[in-house]
Amino acid sequence: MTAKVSKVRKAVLTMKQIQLRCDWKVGPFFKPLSPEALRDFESLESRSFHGANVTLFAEQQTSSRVLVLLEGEVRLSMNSSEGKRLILGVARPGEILGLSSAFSGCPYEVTAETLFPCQIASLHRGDFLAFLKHNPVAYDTVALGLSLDYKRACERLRTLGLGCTSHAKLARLLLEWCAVGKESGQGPHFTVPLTHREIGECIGVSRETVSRTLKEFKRKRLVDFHGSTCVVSDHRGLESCCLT
Amino acid sequence: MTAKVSKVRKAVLTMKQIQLRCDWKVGPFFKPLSPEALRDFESLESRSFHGANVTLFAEQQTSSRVLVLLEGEVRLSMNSSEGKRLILGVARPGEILGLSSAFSGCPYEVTAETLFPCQIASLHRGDFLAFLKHNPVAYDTVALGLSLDYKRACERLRTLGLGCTSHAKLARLLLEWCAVGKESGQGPHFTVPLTHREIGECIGVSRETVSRTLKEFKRKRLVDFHGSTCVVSDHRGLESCCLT
DNA sequence: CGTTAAGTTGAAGTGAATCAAGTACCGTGG
DNA sequence: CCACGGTACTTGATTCACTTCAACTTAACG
Repeated sequence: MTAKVSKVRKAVLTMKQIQLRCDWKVGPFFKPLSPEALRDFESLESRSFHGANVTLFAEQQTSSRVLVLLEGEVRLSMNSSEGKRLILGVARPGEILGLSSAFSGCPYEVTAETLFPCQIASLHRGDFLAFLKHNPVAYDTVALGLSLDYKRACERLRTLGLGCTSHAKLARLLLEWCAVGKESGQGPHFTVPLTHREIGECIGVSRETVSRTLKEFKRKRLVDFHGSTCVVSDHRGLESCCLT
Repeated sequence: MTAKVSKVRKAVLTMKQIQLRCDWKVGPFFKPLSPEALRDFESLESRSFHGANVTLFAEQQTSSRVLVLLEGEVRLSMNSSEGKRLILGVARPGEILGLSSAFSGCPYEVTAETLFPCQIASLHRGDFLAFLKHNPVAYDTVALGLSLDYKRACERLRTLGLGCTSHAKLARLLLEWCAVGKESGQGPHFTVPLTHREIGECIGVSRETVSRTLKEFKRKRLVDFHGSTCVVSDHRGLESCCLT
């Protein structure tokens, strides 16, 4: 089972485009806005399209813009000077990027790179803050977005800091992904848009260890892979791996 | 050099009490509030005092309250079922605890325990959200607080996920603490209100490794300890440890 | 002054990284 | 159609940093 990720990364696009091009305004950020607020927003935003594997912004850069992801997927990661990488997660349409830095004025905490081609609406930091001042309704969504960023960071901290073995860490990660996946006949499933190397970079283990551990999980009939789709056959069993 | 932490944990209190009892309202949360807003807040809050080593709230609990730390210090940590602990940091007076959960409605992400005796103002989650609605000025402070929580989590993620060796991780942690410390004659210094075990729990290494690594740092004249005060004598040298 | 918690130091054991040598798969172009 | 290069994945052998265990010293506090 070699994950045909690069193939998938291209194929998925067309579907997503069809699915999202028309209804991005119903996302959590835009939904509560009044028509006037929406017009206000549109007058400030600038729209852009990007291909796959483009860096939108990098950690340490001073924050100048807030991005709203309308279409596509964006990988959020941290990079060390020696080339090591820690992947925090993948942002989906509707998410706001660079929120934390917009408020704190600090440089971006993470690096954002497009995984698939993306459509993005971006605002200058100052415009964004001014927009919020005029439309306090949006504060709630923004605070919620910030909470979720924090929550995800905590989730990752828990896997990295409390999972003693690599088995435990991988099991936790799979369960985390499983929680946002869908239910099917044989159990919950989800698609992993990441290679083994990238999975390893989510939990701080090597590519080889991911391969070996995944093999063992499959041997124990805890999970099963069909292409890049992962089916969790034994949720309970996977949970018990976390406690090791 | 055994850190006389428990002694310090009591001694510091009186100083802090004198220092903060009178002027807690100038903290970042209260400063921008109008007198009316302040009265509004005071009508909603309930004040409480706690001794050392009291659990204010625990992760997984459903969020019911937002706490404003007026006096004392609070340890924020995550705990695994097997008794392993990951310390995220120490909250200082003026900080708001439980913000993220208040917005998301999710259970608390972390456990908060008093390190020193504390004075705390707390609001029901609903009251807090209503207060914000009526006083949008406070949103900025709250968003900033949330940003800083996120930033700290990211900082910790960087040490845990990108620091390969225990030396690198400890060096990063010391530099992190150093950044919020004060300047003195021989270099920047700060006090560590944590034991070796707790320091280890910040970066996911064992007590013994902290002891050994600190010893080596002292041998290399990178840092120096006087009681529980740490002086960073060679900031550059410590930085170069992070790159290993 | 005895008890308890924290810190030190050495020796042994181990999980996972690293190294190395493969195989499988995809896209490209002859 | 098949040879080609590139990337991802697989799998075994070796190595090493850190944990664990154990014995000990030091400090704190009633």
